[in-house]
Amino acid sequence: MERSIRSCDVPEATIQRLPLYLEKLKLLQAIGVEDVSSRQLAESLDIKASQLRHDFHYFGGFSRPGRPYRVAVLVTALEQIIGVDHPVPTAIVGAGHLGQALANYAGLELQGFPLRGIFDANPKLQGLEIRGQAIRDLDELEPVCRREGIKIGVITVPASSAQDVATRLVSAGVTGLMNFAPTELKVPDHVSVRHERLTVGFMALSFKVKCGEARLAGEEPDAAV
Amino acid sequence: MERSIRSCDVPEATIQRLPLYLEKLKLLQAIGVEDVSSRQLAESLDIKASQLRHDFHYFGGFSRPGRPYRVAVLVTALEQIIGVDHPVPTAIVGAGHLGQALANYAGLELQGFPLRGIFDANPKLQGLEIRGQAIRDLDELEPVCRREGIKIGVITVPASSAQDVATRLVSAGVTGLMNFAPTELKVPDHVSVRHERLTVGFMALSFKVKCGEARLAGEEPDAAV
DNA sequence: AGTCATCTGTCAAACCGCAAACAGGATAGC
DNA sequence: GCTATCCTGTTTGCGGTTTGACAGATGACT
Repeated sequence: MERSIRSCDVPEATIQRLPLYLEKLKLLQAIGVEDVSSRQLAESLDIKASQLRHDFHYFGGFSRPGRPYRVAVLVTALEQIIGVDHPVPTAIVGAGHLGQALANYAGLELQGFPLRGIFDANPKLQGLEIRGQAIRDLDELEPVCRREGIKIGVITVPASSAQDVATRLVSAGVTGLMNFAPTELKVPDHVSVRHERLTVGFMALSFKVKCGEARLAGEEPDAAV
Repeated sequence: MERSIRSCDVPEATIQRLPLYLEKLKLLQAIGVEDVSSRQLAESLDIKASQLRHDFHYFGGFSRPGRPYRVAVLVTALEQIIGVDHPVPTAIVGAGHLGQALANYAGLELQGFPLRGIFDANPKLQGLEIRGQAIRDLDELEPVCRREGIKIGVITVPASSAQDVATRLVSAGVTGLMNFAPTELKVPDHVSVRHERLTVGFMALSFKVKCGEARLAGEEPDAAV
């Protein structure tokens, strides 16, 4: 008899999987699937069914023993758990190539993260419109964030100004930061930061590629040390 | 007495950290630092020193007991371990907003992933140049990949064509795929795939933000179920 | 009705990764 | 030379995550 949503104290690993579940379930819902078993859902995501049930177990029962899950029920519940049952106003700071690409990415709004502000210090970019949002000067950062109730700030500025931007966003009431700059950020405890590192992904991939080559070639890679 | 590079069978968690070490070490090298202790390096990355030494231990000794690490030694060793001691030719398939943003990202080339091909099915984009690379038609995918020896393919096409692109890249000899499309990819065993999910990151962040709000407000979020 | 197959919720064991502790080497200062 | 300090390489214990197993419930089929 848990509370309806005992959200916190859920393992990090489970949190990471919740979005995957929601994504796949929305897809199933879109093509008209009404019921889905833990086995079916897990296999389509390449994980074990027991793990999926274990994850769901943190939030109480989504079904009854003997009955498969109802897709609609899961979608609604997961949206609420994740917090995208209501729109989460989001702002992007730094309108370079990456910032513009993210701003243009329609998926974000569809998944519940409407873009309510784009900022850049470069005057040449200011005024340019992306998906109905004009790029604003950095001076407007705090007032706009407060007015729009921005909850998540996306940092796509150079590493040198990332900490400054982060501090200003936090001071304007933003409690979630998505950091694309290659720098650690110091923020208060109540703020969550997620560091998205492109080059880390590429290098991890490179490692595995090299590893695969070595394994294929008789595990004698270069020998030139 | 390990082999010089017992690269494979390294835990996934360690692999993920190797790029962070390299990134920070390059930074130190750039500002003229020659020696660094495990404690210093670890603290700047917000991890424990014992973990850093533990990670390095998989690859044999980078120093001797009593002596701190030499930055230059570590950089060279890590570059070789990760596989970026030689350039890793990379191609981008899908020149939409995200594809173009990645193509424009100078960091990739700097980190050892020179862009040797951009492809898109849309004729209107073909011929457009990005950082010296003209966007090519998809028909040229296989020949260019073979000619340039592409090792890593970046998939930034819609989900509907991601699997097709992946199959074609693999058939052209690519053994590492960076997938930005929201779809699982089926590939042979010798190919490594890394799934970069933007919305997953946003949702994980949303969860924590909501969690923080609830905790702050007396853990009674909405109650409207 | 009865049997069988399927499914969820739940628990316990195996597994893995992290962090602290330890042993031994190197250097600086006295 | 000796001591104190700092450092790495290595091992050990602990906590979290994953995996497999089981009990109870449901519906389909005979």
